[in-house]
Amino acid sequence: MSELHFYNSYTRRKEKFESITPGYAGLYVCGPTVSGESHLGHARPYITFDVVQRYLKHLGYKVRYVRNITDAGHFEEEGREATDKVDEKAKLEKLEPMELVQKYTNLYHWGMHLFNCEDPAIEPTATGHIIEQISMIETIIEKGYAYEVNGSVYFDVKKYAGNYPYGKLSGRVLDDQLETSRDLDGQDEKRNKADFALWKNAPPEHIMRWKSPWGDGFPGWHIECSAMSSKYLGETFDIHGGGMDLQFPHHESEIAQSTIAHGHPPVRYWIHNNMITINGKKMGKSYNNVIKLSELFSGNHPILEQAYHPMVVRFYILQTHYRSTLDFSNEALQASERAIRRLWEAYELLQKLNHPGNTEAQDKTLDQQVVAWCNELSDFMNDDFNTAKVIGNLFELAPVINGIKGGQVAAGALSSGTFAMLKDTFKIFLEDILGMQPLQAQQSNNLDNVLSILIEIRKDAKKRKDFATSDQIRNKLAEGGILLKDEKDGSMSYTIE
RNA sequence: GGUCGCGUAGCCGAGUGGCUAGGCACAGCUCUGCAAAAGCUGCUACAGCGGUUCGAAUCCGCUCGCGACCUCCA
Repeated sequence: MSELHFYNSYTRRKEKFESITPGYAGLYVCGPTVSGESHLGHARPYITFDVVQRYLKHLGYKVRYVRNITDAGHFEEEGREATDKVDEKAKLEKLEPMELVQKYTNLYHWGMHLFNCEDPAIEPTATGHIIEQISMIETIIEKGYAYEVNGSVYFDVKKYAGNYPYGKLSGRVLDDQLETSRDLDGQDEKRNKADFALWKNAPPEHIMRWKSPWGDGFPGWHIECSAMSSKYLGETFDIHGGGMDLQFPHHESEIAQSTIAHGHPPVRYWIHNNMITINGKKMGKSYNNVIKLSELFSGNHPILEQAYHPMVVRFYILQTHYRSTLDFSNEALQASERAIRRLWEAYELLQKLNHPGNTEAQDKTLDQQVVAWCNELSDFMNDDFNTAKVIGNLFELAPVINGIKGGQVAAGALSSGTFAMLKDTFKIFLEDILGMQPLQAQQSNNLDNVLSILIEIRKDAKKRKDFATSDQIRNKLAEGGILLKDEKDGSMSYTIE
C-alpha cells in the first residue's frame, strides 16, 4: 500500500505528506471575495480541495479545514485607485457593504452545497479579524520590515529579499519586480515598487473603515490570510491551497509577512490548482468571459447549449488532473453528463445486486483483475490526487457490474469477498472521496406508485401483443422525460432525465 | 520583454522510457416485438525537426503554435 504523495508548489516536486502533528492535518484554502457571484472558474479550487480534505479524512487524519471569506474587499495595493472593491460595488447597487457581502456569501454557500462540497471547519471572515491583522502588522513594523507613510503601511520587500528567499514560491527575481516599467499612481509612497500594502489609509468617502494605530483605514489584501491561517492552524501548518493565479503576489506575500511576524515560513506544503479556460483563455473577470454558477446550472447564458447539473460539473472537473488546465466546452460537459449518468447507474445497480455466496471465484482471472482495479484506486489518490485515473478505473469496473446483471458475467464469477470489496470500494471512492451524488433527487413515493400502474398496464398490453398501446405508454412518458426500459427478465424499470 | 507551463486519435482527457488509460462520439454484432439500456468488437494518437538510448508520447536541443503569472483575479 502506497503512502500519500503530492506536488508541493514550493519545492516544485512531489513529496511524501507528513503532517506536523501525527494524525492531524491543517488545511487552509483561499476562499472567495464576496463582492460578486462565483463563476465556473471558482468552482475548481473548491471542488479540488474538497476532495483533498475528504481524502485526508479517509486516510484517518483529523482535518481542520479553514477556508476564508474575503469580505473587506481587495484593492490595488500598488496604488492606482486604492479603493475598496466591495465598497465600490455597493454604491452601484445602492446596498450597504455588509448587505452586499451577505448576499454573495449566501450565493456562494448555495453553490458549494449544490456541488456537495463539505463545509469547512472554520470559515473566517476578513472583517471579523481586523484586530488580528493590525496586531500582525504591528509585529512586522517592530521587526523593521514595514514602514508607515501617510496612514498606510507597506511591507519592505527589498529588505526582506536581502535576508530571505523572496520569490521562491512563484519563481520570481526581485530585481525584475523592482525594474518593472509600470508607472502606477501611489507608487511614490512606497520605497520600492515591489513593496505591498499591509494597511491602507481610507479616504473620507470610504465606507468600510477601521481605526488603527495609523489612522482610519482598511487592511491590505494579503494580511488577512496570514492572520487567520496562523490563528486557527498555527504559525506553521500543513497545507495551503489556492488557485495558481494566487501564487504571485498573494501567496508570495503571505510567506513574507508570516516569516517576519513568526520567524519562520508558515506552510509546509503548497498546492495550486490550474485554471479553467474558455476558448483557450482563462475564465476571469478581466477577460469578461465568465459563466456564473447560477447561469451554469440554469443554462441561461449565450455560450451554454443547455443547463448543467452541479454533479456533472463536479465530475467534469474531477475527470482532469487538478494541475492541468481544463478547457470549457459544451461538448465536454455533455460528454461528462453521459459518462456520470452511466457510471452512477452502474453504481446504483451494484448496491442492489446480490451475490450467490460462493467464496471461491468462478472466474479467477476476472476476480484478480477486479481486486487489482480496486486496489489501484488508493495508489492513484496517493499519487498527487489523481482523480482522473480513479474515474478511469471505476469505468473499468462498470462493465463487470452491468455484465453481472445482463448475464454476460456469471453471478458467481467473483468470490463473495471480492464482490463485497467491490461494493465497499465503489461507495468509498465515488461517494465519500470524489463526493459524487445522484443527478436526480430521490423520487417521491407518489410518482413511483403512478409509474408502477403504468408499467403494469404496459406489461399487459405487451402480453396481448398490443404493441400500439405499449409503445404509446413508453413514448408519451419519454416525452415527459421518463425513460422506460424493458429488462431481460421481463420486468421494467424507469429513469428520469 | 522576464519567469513558468502546455501542445496526445472526431472531441475531452490520463500517462512512472519498453506492456491498448478512460470517457464521449462513430461503426458492426449480441440481446429485444420494436426501442432504450447493457455487453462484445473495431477506430491505436502523441505539434515539427534533430539528438541520447537496444527502445521515447515520456529525457535533451532547436523550431512552430498556445496559455498563465509579472496588475484585482480561483
